[in-house]
Amino acid sequence: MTEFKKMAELLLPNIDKTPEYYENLYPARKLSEGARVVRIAPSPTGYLHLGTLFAALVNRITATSTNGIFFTRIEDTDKKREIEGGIEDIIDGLNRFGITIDEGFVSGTHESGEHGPYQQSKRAEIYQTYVKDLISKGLAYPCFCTAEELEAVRESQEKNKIRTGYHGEYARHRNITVDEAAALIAEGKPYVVRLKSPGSEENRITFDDGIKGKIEMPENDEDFVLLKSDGIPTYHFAHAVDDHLMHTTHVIRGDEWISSVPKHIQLFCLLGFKPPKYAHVAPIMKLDNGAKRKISKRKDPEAAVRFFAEQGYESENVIEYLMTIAASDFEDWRKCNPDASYKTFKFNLKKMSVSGALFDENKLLDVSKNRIARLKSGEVYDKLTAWAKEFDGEFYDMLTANPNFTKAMLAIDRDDSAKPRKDLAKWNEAKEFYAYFFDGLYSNNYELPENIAADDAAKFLTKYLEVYNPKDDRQEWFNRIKTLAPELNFAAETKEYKANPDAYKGSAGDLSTILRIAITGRRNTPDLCSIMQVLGKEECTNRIEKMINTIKG
RNA sequence: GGCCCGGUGGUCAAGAGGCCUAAGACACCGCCCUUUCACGGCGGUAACACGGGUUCGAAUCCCGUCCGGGUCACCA
Repeated sequence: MTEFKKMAELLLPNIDKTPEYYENLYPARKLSEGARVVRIAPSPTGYLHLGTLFAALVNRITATSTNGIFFTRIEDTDKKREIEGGIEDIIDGLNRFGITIDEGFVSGTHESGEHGPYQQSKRAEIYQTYVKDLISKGLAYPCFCTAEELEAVRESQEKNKIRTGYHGEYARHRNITVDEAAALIAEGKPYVVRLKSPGSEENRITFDDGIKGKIEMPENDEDFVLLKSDGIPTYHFAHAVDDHLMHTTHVIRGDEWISSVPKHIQLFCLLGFKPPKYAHVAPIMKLDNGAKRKISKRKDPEAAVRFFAEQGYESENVIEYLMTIAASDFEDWRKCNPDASYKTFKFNLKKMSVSGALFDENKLLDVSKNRIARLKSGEVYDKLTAWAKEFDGEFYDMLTANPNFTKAMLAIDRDDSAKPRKDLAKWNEAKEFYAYFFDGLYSNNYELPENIAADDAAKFLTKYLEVYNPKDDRQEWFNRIKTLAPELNFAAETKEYKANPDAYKGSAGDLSTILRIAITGRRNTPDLCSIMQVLGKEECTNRIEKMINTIKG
C-alpha cells in the first residue's frame, strides 16, 4: 500500500465506496441537443433577496429557452450561519414569484429528482468518497494548522508584501507523513483536508465566460480547504462534486465568484470531471451616499423580497422589471408582445450586461403601472384583496364587505376604457387612492380652489341637487352642469372662458370641481360621473347636502 | 496592496472603425388633448471619464492615467 493510500485509510477509514459507484449511480441525463442544465444553489443563511431572485430568473429562462432543466440545491454547509426557515423562505418565495423548479427542492419541504439528495448536509459520504480518492492519489492532505497559526502566517506575509495564502512554502503540512498525521490525530488535534495544488502562479488560465467573455487569470496555487474539520466540504469542493454528479452544463451565478474560477476549474480537472460552462451575472446595485454598491440584504430593506410583497408589488411585475435588467431587448419585445408570457421571450445570456445595474424603483413603478392597467376589474379585485388579506386586514374587510360595490369602483376608467388609467403601481397605494369610497376612510374638509367663492359653490350645489339625475350617462351628466353655468355667471364652454376670462367667474369645469369636492373631498379623481354612479343617489345627495350645510353653517 | 472585471445622459441601455449631427425606455420640464387627475400625442434638457497612440476616419482597436465594482476564510 502506498503512503498516500495509507493516509486515505487513516483519515477516512469508514468510507468504503469509490467514485465509480457514484458515477454509475448518477448517469448522464437524456436531454435534447442544446438543452442546458442549470441550477441555483442558495444557502439558507438569510431570506430570499433580490439578487437570488434575479439569478434564479436568469437560470430559469435559460433552462426554459433551451428545453433544459432548472434545479435547486441547498448549500447548507455552514451550520453556524444557517437560519431557521431559510430553505422554506427561499424556495417557496421563488415559487411565489412564478419561478418553477423542475428538480431538487421544488418546495420548502419537498425534493424530487434522480440526482439527489439536493441538500449538501445530506451528501457528506459522497464528498468524503471523492476526497479519499484525492488523498490516495496524493492530491490532498490533512492540515493541522490552527486559526491562530494561519492568521500569524498571513500577517507576516502582509508585512513582507508577499501574496497571502496557504501556498508554496507556506503550505506547512503539504508533505506531512502518515506517521506524523497519525500522531497528531491520536493527540486529538482537529484538521482540515486541503488540496495539494499542482498549479503555479506563473501559469495563466483562460476561460470563456458566458456573459463577460474571455477572462484570463493566474492559475490557482493555493492549497485551499476541501473538507472542513467537521468533515463537511467547502463551497468549492461541493460545487465540483455536485455539479458534476448532477450533470450541470452551465453554472450561472453571481460575479463575486469569478475570482474562484481558477480553483473550480482546477478541481474539476483533478477530479477527472468535465468543467461546466460558466456565466457570471453582475449584481444589482444600489446608490448609497452617491456611491454605487452591491445591494445588501442587511442594509437595504428592498433587498429582501418580502419588501415587495408588503408594499403590494405584484410578483409578476417584479419579474417583469427584473427581465428588463436581464435583457436590454426585453422592453422592445414586450411592446410587440404585450400579452405573451415573459417565458416565451428568446433569452440570450450573451446579451446580459457585464456591469451591475442600479436598482431603479421608478422603473419598477412604471412597469408595474403598465401591467396593472391591463387588468380588468375582476382581476384587480382578486389581487388587491389577496394582498389586503395578508397585509391590511382593516382594508380587506372594507373591500370584501360588498364585493360588487368594490368591483364597480375598480371598474371606473378601466373596464370600458380604451385608455385605462395608469395610477396604481402597487396595492398599498389603493387605500389612499380609493379612500372616499369607504365610510371608515372618507373625510372631507371642503377646501375650495381660490378662484371659487363659497357662496357660489353653495348656490351651484343647491341648484345641482334640483336637476341631479343618477341615471345620466357621462355626456348628459356634464351637460347638466353646463346648463347651470350661465345663471351662475360661469361659462359653459372652457374655450369661451379662456377667451374671455374677465366676463365669467369660471367655467363649467370649475363647477364640476365643486361637485367633485363635495363628493370626494378632492380636486383630482377619476371620472366623477362614474364615481357618483357607484356611490349611488342617496350617498351623493347626502354628501352634497352636507357640503351645502357646512358652507352655510 | 495583489488579482480580476468594468466606465455612453440622473437611471437602464442601443452601439461590433465610416450609417453617430450617438437610438429607445424611466425620471424631469414644456405644449396639446381634456369636467379634474391620470392616460395619450408632440416637443425639450441631458452622455461616449481623461490623455496618448493606430487609422484617411475612433464611442468602437491599443497603451497609460483616473474612477467604480468584485475578490483575496475551516462563508457561501
